[in-house]
Amino acid sequence: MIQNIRVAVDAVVFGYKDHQLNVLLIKRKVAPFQGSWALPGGLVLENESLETAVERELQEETNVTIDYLEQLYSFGKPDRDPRNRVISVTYFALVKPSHHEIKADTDAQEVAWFPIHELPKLAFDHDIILEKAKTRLRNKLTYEPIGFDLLSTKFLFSDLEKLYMSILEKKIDRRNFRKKIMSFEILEELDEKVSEGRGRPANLFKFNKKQYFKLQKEGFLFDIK
Amino acid sequence: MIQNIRVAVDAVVFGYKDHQLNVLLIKRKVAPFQGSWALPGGLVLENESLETAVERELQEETNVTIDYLEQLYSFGKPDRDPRNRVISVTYFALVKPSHHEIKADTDAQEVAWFPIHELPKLAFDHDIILEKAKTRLRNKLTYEPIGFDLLSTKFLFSDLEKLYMSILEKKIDRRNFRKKIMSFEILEELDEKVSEGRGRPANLFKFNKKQYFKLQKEGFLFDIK
DNA sequence: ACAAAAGTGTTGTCCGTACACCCATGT
DNA sequence: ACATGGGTGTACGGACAACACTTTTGT
Repeated sequence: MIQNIRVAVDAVVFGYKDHQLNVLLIKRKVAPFQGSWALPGGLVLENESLETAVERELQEETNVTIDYLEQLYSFGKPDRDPRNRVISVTYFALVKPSHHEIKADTDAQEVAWFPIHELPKLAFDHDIILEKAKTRLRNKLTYEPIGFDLLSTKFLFSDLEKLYMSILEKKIDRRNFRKKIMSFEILEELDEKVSEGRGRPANLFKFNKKQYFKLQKEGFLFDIK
Repeated sequence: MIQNIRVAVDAVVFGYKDHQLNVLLIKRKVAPFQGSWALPGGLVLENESLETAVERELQEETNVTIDYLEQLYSFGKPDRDPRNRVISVTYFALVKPSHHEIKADTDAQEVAWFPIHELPKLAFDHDIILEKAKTRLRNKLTYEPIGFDLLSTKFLFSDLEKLYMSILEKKIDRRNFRKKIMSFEILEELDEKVSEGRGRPANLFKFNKKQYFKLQKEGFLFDIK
């Protein structure tokens, strides 16, 4: 008895946009679930690694290249795809939306960013996958500085704060948060101010990755409650 | 072009035995890596879930039934198996060694518990898988009470302490550790004492799972440094 | 002048950590 | 009586949480 199981990859791509957490979805061009929104992904080719497969599919379907990628979970219920048995190895990805122009192609009829609180019903078991990714994001945010992979290179402190509140779904004390982040000394304050229409203009910041790696090596722990 | 990829499951089974952390391994009966020690596992059947496949393989190869099981990671490098392309979905499992009699069968020539610091070179990429499992165990131990899945139902407080020291690879202050664990109120102190040959006899404890679930629902957090 | 967002310090509480002696048993 | 492991309390310091007013701009 020979196995007949296909292997696919799917990616949950997060980006921070319009002061909210967003997810990248494609509209399926083909059956099953034709016309439904779904996570970008597809079958793995014979000789490519799983990571390469994810990057290829994202490039093909959405024109996005990824800043941060890690494996999320593998889904393998025998009936999760109505056609054949398909195991999907899913990935968790972060991008800076302002750095990419999304564009549908191949299997995708359309690509779009969806705010995390305005999601459509997804194809297959993709709702479950997305839920798992949200949990991972929430946890990861507290012990690794991945927030910076979601923002533009230069960002407002208030956006970092909003990002944390949006993902952790709770209010954060502005003073305590700034104090904590600043104490890590991984932010560079730039000599640039930005006025967002009204209110006092705000300073721009940059994440200092080099300094972060240095501190990490010395045994420092990033940790935000 | 049709995909020809096999899907397997492999399990890293941890148990606490002889005051040390141990791993369950099998000696391979067949090529490749015939005679090498390896993680228990095998190909997924057409209509079983991944979890079922793990449980079946463990039952068949080692005669162990699992107390705690969770997915670890999926390994998919094109050349990780010299025969065909095989994706392995790996699992992380915990058992109470004293509750099971291990016994080799089917693909296994032999089964044995190996202390974590006396491991042989493993077949395939199983060394890497094991490394990943150790990291997971270390992390998980600090924020979930999984230690109790490794010990017997009734255990000595000192064994819990040794287990933590053995897995976290550091000294733990006896008084502070006991204070912390006790403050959670998830241990039941039994009216039984055990003498280990010499020294003052020690009290036996039981993990109160019901109480743990109750506290967890109320938003309490298990957290050990 | 007012509305809107940015920026900034102090204080109390709680938790983690460091640390040393007595107890109950076996030999 | 001595060796061995079991069991227990206190005091200090650092980190977290709570909390409100001033500054700079646009309209």
